[in-house]
Amino acid sequence: MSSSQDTGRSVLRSLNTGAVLRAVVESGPVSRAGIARATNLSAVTVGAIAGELLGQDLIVENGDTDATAGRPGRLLELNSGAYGSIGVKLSDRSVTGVLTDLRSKVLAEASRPLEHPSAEDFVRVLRDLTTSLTADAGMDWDRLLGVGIGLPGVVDRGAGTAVYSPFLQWIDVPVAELAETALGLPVIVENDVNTLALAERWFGRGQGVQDFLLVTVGQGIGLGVVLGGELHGGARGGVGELGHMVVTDADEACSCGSTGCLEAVASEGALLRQSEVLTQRSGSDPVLDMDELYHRAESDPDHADLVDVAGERIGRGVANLINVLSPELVLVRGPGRFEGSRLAARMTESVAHHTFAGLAGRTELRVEHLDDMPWARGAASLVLSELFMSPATAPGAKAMRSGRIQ
Amino acid sequence: MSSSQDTGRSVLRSLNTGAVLRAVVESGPVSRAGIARATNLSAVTVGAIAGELLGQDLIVENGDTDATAGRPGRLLELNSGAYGSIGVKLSDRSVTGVLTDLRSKVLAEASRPLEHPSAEDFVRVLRDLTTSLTADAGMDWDRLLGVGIGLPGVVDRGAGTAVYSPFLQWIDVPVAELAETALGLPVIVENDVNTLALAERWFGRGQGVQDFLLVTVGQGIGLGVVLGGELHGGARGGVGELGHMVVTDADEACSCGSTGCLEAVASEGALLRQSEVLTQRSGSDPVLDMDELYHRAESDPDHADLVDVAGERIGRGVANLINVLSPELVLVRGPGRFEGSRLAARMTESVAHHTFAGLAGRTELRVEHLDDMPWARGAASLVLSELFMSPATAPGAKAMRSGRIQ
DNA sequence: TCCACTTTCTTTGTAAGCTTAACTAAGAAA
DNA sequence: TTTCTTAGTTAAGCTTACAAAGAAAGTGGA
Repeated sequence: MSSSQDTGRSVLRSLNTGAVLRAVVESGPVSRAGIARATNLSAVTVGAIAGELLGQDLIVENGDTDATAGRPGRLLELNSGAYGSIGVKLSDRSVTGVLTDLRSKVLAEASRPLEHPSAEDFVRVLRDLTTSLTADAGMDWDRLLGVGIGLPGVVDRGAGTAVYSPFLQWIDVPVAELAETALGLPVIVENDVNTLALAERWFGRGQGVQDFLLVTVGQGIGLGVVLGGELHGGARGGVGELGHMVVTDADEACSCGSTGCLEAVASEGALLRQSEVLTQRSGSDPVLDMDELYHRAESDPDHADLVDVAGERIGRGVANLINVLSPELVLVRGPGRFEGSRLAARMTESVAHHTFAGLAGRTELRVEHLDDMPWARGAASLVLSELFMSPATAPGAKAMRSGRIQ
Repeated sequence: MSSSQDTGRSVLRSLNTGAVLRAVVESGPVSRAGIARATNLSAVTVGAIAGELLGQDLIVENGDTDATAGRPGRLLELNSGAYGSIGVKLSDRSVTGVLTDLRSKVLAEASRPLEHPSAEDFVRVLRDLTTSLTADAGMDWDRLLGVGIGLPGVVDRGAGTAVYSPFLQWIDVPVAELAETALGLPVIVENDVNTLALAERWFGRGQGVQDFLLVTVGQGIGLGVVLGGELHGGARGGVGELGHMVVTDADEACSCGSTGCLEAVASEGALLRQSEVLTQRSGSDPVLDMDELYHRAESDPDHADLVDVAGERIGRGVANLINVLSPELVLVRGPGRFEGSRLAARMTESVAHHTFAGLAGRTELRVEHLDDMPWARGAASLVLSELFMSPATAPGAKAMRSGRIQ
């Protein structure tokens, strides 16, 4: 793991090393011969690369294949505990961090309040959080591969900047640079929903799926797009504003300046506002949160309507995405109260109704639970993803992207 | 151009050959030294690859750089005329074909009626069309790189099949296989809008643009998606059903079985139907085509409304795409009557209104003219695109995709 | 017990491809 | 004519991959 900067090392080897590493990660414990079959590389090459990876402590030998005939193969598997990755989720009031192993298993977690969401404050808190996590997990500092940071808003991952984050009120903040100088570790910044999508791609429902979408439903409505196995970032990283898709003629003003956005007509905030109008008109008790709103919908037809309309609209948005991108899988994740709710049910119906017939049955829709921790865990997987995609450049240095193949 | 199948030849060389070829195509006439700078390859490698390409007749030397100092470089450029590509656009009543050179310049064009859109009939017509085009252009048959076929509907490019084409009433037809055996040439099948998008990417507005969308407005509403410089095909090729996006509460039934689709509320057909209701109600003369409808909208406020609403809705659809994918460029192409029409103007306004503020100014919107010929020309560029992306495998054989890097 | 058989992994030799360094080529300017 | 600068080529060395052959390590039958 020492000499990661040998520029002479060919990109070809790097690609093949990546392929071997991915085979180990994805095909569990596997023999060298098995890797050779999976990657189409020669046994010799696999042997050599496996030797390097063993030397780097990234993989370990662990037991043999039970051979029916012939010499049993020595099983190789990821040495999960050898290195760690730190993931940080930034919201407007707090910073949540985790330290994970190479398999994205959480080894330590912690949270800190963020009084003023200024970049300086954040970096200070980040430094504290990172040292604390490393101590908690009992991990050597130089075994850290890097830090992934997920934050809401438009993020330019290549430049490492927060381009525009309304929640944090950040505009063009060079987050990665600030954090790198403060920590002395490689830092990757990404939109928070994207980090979640990446975690799904490597360790969740998206494993082995080429094209999938992750939709997060909650305070806002977010979207992560994985196409061809890779996260789509878009021009300067501004992807996934599903909350500002328009699927109705209702022209409620949205905070973004447009009208009729999903976020303005079907987000949790929008539902609570709509409920307030209803309860004021009827003189009934006000509804304070979503749990209560779902409960009210069971008895009050007006509230039921309200939820139905919102579900139909969110479903339209999801169906629109399916019609346009035709992914294999759409994963809708929301807080506990969302899964199994009337809102989710209506949404599912609406998706089925509005999906183009020619594409029917081609896309799977899953509605699942979303805790808080995966956000930070997703950010940690940013670093792991870089490792698995281009191990030659990791750890220790920024990804070299010369474009040249040598 | 003879020995294209040496399996021993490393993929590495193939990648670099592609890079050199692309540099020649994209940077016009350029010296070896210029290519080396552009690709980051060494001068030696560029020299060797250039030698191979010269031997294959793919590029030629043509003049020198005007050197201010030092030895002038010998300019290399694509030998456009050396090889040809055939492109075919299939609609329900006719087959249009072109033969282009390597720069996508049309050398010959022809059209044939298609009485019964059966696969057998099509192959027969295709054979006739191909020989006729080749004769017209005075090109040697063995200088043909291949045939690209664009057809409406869901196409599985990898399998070479038309999965589902409502227009043609084709389901799971192995078009590529049928055509390959009939012609003895490599055949690539793709959705027609996608072929158009590919032509833009290589020879049109999309040159040098990483992420862009092509929206075609006409009888239907189509979409081609280019992300990261590559056409996005989606799961089994079903991408781009923008016509079936829902952006309104109007629940007009659509031919696809859903309700409220763009195609049902804002396509040319939908507008004419809506106009019919108006004229019948008011007893005025019926509107027969779009030209007349635009004209009527200038004097009749009801018709103006109708166009305005449709424009607003199409604009919503386009803005939705921008919010979700954040491309650098959205190219909207329609028939002559569309560009500069009231419909286009309203659409543009609507896009601006509904685009998420955080993404503003990041996406360029262009509305331009769309003839008939580009469809077939786009299909021809399918073949050229394969050449530029992986020249080692072309011409003569199906793309080898072992996944192994050697 | 021993020997054939199968499968895994390593060693050895060879070919391909890229890079650097040195060299030749070719024009402009002093 | 000499010097400078840029273009392109040749030579040498390094990395990497493959193929072939050997060594290792089991099973199973005679």
